[in-house]
Amino acid sequence: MHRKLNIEKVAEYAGVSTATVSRVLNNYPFVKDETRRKVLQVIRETNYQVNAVARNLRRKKTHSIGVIISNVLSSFYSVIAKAVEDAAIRNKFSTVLCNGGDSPEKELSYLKVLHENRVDGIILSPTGKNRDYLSFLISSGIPVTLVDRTVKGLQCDTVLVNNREASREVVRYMLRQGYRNIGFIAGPQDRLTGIERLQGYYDAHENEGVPVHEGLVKMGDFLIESGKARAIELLENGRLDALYVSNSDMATGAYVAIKEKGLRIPEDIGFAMFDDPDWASLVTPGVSAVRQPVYTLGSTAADLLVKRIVDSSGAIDKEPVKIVLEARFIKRGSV
Amino acid sequence: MHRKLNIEKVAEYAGVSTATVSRVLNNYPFVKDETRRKVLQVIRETNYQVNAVARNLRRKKTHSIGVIISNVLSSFYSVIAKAVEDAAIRNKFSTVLCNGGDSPEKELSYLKVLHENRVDGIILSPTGKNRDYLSFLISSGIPVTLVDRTVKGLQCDTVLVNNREASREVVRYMLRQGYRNIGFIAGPQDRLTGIERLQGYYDAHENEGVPVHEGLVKMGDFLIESGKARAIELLENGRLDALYVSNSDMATGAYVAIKEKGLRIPEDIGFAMFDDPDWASLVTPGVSAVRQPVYTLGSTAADLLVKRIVDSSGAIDKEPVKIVLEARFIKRGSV
DNA sequence: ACAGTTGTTGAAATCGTTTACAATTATATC
DNA sequence: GATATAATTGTAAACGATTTCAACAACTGT
Repeated sequence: MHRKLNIEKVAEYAGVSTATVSRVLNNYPFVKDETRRKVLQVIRETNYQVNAVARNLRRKKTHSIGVIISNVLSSFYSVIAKAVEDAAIRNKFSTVLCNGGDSPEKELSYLKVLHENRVDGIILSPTGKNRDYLSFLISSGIPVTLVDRTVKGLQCDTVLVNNREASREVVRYMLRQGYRNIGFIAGPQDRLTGIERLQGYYDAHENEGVPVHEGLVKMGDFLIESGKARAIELLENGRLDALYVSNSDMATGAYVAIKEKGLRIPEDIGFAMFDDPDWASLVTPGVSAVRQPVYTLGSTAADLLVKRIVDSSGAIDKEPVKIVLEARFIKRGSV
Repeated sequence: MHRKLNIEKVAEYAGVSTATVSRVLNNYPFVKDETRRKVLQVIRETNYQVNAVARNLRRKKTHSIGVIISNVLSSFYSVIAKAVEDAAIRNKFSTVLCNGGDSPEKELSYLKVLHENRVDGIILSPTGKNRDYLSFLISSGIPVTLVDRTVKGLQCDTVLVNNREASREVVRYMLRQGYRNIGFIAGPQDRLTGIERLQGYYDAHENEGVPVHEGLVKMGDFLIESGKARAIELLENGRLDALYVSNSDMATGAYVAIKEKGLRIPEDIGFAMFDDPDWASLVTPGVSAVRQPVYTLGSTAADLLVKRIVDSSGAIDKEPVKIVLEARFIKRGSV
């Protein structure tokens, strides 16, 4: 149980200076082979590991990026987290993962923690509320990349999915199948994804010249319970002939509501959703769904961020980049 | 774009010494109110954030714990990750999450990274292969807590689920329902969970005095594809009257195989699984399943680890603790 | 033998905090 | 008013690495 094993001890055991040990650690080319061997041997024998804290302090780089997403438990965000981590590793960065939980206060506090820890960059699925602090971070040299959502008026790289277009495609398909009273459970209207998916619903009706009847659109909060509750409300409506739900969690709740009411899909009611969870293809018939390029979302964001981190050392800051990815509508038997 | 804003600048602007600023930052009691106000004002105006890297170096504590799990994408491990993070926050620790991917080499490399970064403790769902390095970490003062699996001969805190007992309960129930040819898709036999769940299958047969017929047990690797493949093999066996799968991913594959073969559950074949994913209760009929106390697994491990970290500062190292949690069998219509 | 390379090393400054210790000032006690 | 005590501050030494700079040795070509 050795206490303090540091570069100085290693240097002492190897009979060299700390500078030389450091050079060996960092593969500096001009070290005599014999010296290098001696040092490496001591390192192996003692199980010495550099103190990255000290190294980061001196280098003023941590080679790490912070990731703030709303919830690792959601499959959407966990895939993003995984994609970012993979991309980070590919670029020899490590990641610090934070669960922002869609709360602006938690988001701000995590931004501060990441700033304190001097991460080299941040990937964020923003609540939209902390523009000032974000803009301060960016201006003080910590690049930020937004995924899946935006912050109004913030100048930074952004990677989004074309929610509006994908949503329009689903509803257009349903309308062309002959459905005329498509209930829609929307997401929160203070979030880009919520707004755009609803907008797509309206777009399709307009394009096809079909009026949207009163009471067919209900507001949810993207969580299971609200999906079930809003679905029950909609199912009261006698003329409802199909239901389209704007994310997978609410769809889970809505699906349960439909089953509990004893309705058959698609005979009694058509069903479709945004997002494509495992169970959508397992139930019979399969549920038609929009599959987002989630992994690509995360890896694109990470690559963008890493590029900016590396470039920023080289001074010139480039214009913010905005990338919009397309989602794919997968037709199954439910509609 | 201010360059270097450090404690020294803050001290200069506030007209005090760095020591005083540090005292304000750390809520040291003996600072004159007026001084404190002045310093806090400068901090607010400049958006100053302590450099945690420097602080950690000086304090020789990072107040962070490393978590190595095999895969954030699996719902099992992502729940553990969330539980650990929640517990960490509760105790004012932060977490560093690593995806070990069940590879011993990756595990070792992450252990080294966490060591380099001087995390105060590590939570690990081990592959079982790096005993020596783990034991070195522990002896050099970094406590380790194992979750869900163990490492033979390693002295450290461990939190497990009673896989064997839960598995036995499932199979006993199936046997008592009258099934006599229960196919079993086992997990890898180099992993505790794989071994114990299989053991429970045998236990139940022995207890009930029912022989296990040749070829009813197939070895899988806990992934979707192998579940489907092994299920197809088993379904060739004419007398198979039920299928019990040892984790949810393989069960997903097996379920698809059953459906594709046109078999009805439970009329043609009984079905049950270890783990309780969302879809188990959504399909009709619902699939009987073992629900593990996953969140508790993670939070217990984290609490244990934090306690040991805090205690270890107080010198005396206590005996390793081993906690075994019970899982619950949820009966639905599939068996 | 000399100057000019090239390869190899070490001494010491530095990164941004915390903290032991000393120094100073304010308050209380007699 | 002198002295003891408590509150408040500053100085400077850590923490453990990297990196600049200079020094030295061993070659090279003349």
